[in-house]
Amino acid sequence: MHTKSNPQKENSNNSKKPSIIDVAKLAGVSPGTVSNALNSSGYVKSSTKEKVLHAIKELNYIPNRAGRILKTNKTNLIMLAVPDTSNEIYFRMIESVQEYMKPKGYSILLYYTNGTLQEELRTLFLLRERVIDGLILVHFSYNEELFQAIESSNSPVVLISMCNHLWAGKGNPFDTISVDVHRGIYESTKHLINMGHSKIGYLAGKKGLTVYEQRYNGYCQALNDAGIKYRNDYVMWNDYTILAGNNSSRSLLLLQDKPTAICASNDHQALGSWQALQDMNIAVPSEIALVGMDNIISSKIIGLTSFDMHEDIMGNEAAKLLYSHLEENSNTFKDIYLVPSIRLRNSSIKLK
Amino acid sequence: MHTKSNPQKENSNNSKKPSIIDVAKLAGVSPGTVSNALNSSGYVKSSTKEKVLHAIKELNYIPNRAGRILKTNKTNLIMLAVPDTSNEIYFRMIESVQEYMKPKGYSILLYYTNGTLQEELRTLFLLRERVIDGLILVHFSYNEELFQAIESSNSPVVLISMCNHLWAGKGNPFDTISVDVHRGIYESTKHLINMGHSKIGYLAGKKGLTVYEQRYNGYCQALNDAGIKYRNDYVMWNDYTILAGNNSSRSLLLLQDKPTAICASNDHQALGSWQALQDMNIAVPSEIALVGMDNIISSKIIGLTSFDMHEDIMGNEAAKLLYSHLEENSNTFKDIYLVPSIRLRNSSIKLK
DNA sequence: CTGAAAGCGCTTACAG
DNA sequence: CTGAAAGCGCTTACAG
Repeated sequence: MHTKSNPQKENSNNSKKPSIIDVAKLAGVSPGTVSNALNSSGYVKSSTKEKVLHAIKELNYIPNRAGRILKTNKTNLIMLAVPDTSNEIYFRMIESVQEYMKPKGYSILLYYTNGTLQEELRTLFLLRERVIDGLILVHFSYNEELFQAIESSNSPVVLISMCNHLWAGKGNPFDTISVDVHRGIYESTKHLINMGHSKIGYLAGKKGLTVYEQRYNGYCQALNDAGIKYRNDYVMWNDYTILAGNNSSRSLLLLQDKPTAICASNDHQALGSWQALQDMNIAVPSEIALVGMDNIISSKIIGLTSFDMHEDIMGNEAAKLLYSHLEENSNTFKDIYLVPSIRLRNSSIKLK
Repeated sequence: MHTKSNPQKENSNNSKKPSIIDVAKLAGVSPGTVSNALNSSGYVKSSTKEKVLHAIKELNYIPNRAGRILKTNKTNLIMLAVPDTSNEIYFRMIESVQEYMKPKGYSILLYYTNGTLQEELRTLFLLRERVIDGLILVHFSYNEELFQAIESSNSPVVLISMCNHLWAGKGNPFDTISVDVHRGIYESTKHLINMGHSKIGYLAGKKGLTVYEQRYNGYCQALNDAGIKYRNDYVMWNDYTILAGNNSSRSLLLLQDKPTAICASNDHQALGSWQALQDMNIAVPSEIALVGMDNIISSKIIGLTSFDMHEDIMGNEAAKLLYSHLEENSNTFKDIYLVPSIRLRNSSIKLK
């Protein structure tokens, strides 16, 4: 480690940054004209503009955005708030929001809510402080307080749920985007049934989270529709992590009458399951079939059947909706539903 | 999809947000006193503070941050700019920066540079526009223009390189953090040599990027130090993606005199390689040993030997350094070097 | 086509 | 302990 101090830097703080006034003086025009020249607003004679541009270059002037924001009440910043940082799915969402908004001149403020109501409310506070012009919130909470905070924010909000949206279709003053996870897990379970399985273990995720409760219902319904009896010992509520998936799978595989297939409510659990199966030398899919949900990179690598949640579309649609309120003064609010799409891979397909 | 409009929302825009003046009037005090009460600055009698707090609650007042920023010249925003979005390593960096800065009252503005000079320069522009107070830039470019832009930004910058830093130790007016990838790949190659391999294929990544050139040199040096002859047909320059790793590996495996081990300059390439080996039914590590670099989740899952780049430490140190300039007026600049740590797994360990 | 002036919403010495 | 006033750096009608 190398340490040094730099006297030059200290001194250079003395020379204050030039303001629009300095530019105006040097160019021999008024600050208003400098502003117009910079923003191509109003009329500016091209020779005047030249002079201004020269002065700007000379002073190495860059406008201070705070001045503009105060006057225009526009920050050109939007916030994308996601529950956590350990899930690829959010990164692809971030990417597509970024892709849409950047060319429109917006920057993205990123925020992690940890999935807590308190932090979710905090994002709405930042909105009201006018740190940002709009908010895309991937939320876990369904809480009256959150609802109120959104309503009273009086600014564009897009609410994204990684589940079936409980607040959709109720005429809310905000947009919602959601994904039909109930159907996703229903399809997932049904796929295993179609492959001839009737003993299907289920890695349910974390109890109490809407996101996982809905998925669980999909599993139950698929069994029910196929006339397969629900078995309590096949359902593992634990956590949505790789480790939890690993542990829960080991428990399932130690059962006297063990399942022939495992349906996981997300890919991380499925990956943990896959690891456990490798460790125990159990062949996939011939001995145990395996299906996940989220379609993350690791799943592609190991050939795990999974479900594309269309998080890229979610991000893109969210950005579009937000933009429509930001710039096009739309006061129409939409509820967008997406359906997960199965990505068939070797982990679940019966070998002939 | 459900569409609706909400007349209430339209109207509510009429009632402008309350300003500090409105609060002052209602509380019967001056705006300055409201400000002091809010920020616990100066002296405010507790009964006065009470009155102010009441008025704030009544009006549902939240201060507009632009006013404060303009006056204080402080945004409490920092930017973290990373090259791309498809690499987990940056997410863990984001996370640790977030973890450090959030409790200090800073928010993180995220930016993707795409690894281009143009976008890297853009981040410095935002710094000079005073959209942010400081910048952590994970850069690819080593360019005089970039260097100048940092120097003239006159604001705290921490430069992170995912390679051996070319600008470290030169008394620059900014901090640098870098990782000794040369040594990393040297160790990686040497590890394979120690395992008895002398025919070692190399997935080199993208030609022309400093990040990969340095790694390549590490490979060459390890061979050289062990007295193993360098073979041009064992070195695959391609891209740093999974797909590229897959394709290049297939080429290597089609060679007449094919390698017994593959060293990849990053994990994505190694994953592609692993896939190819699976497809071709080649056993790992007994037929081909495999080592990657980055230690991403997928590598842990499939048991790929890799290198921890300490990106969490990088993020944490970067945040600390930035903070020291932001709040503690440090004018000492540091260069921090990290060394990748090997994570031994089954893919490279000789079975007995 | 250009300039003078007001004002966006805060904070901060300063006087009392 | 509190208020009046200046000012941060812009933009925006408005007058000419």
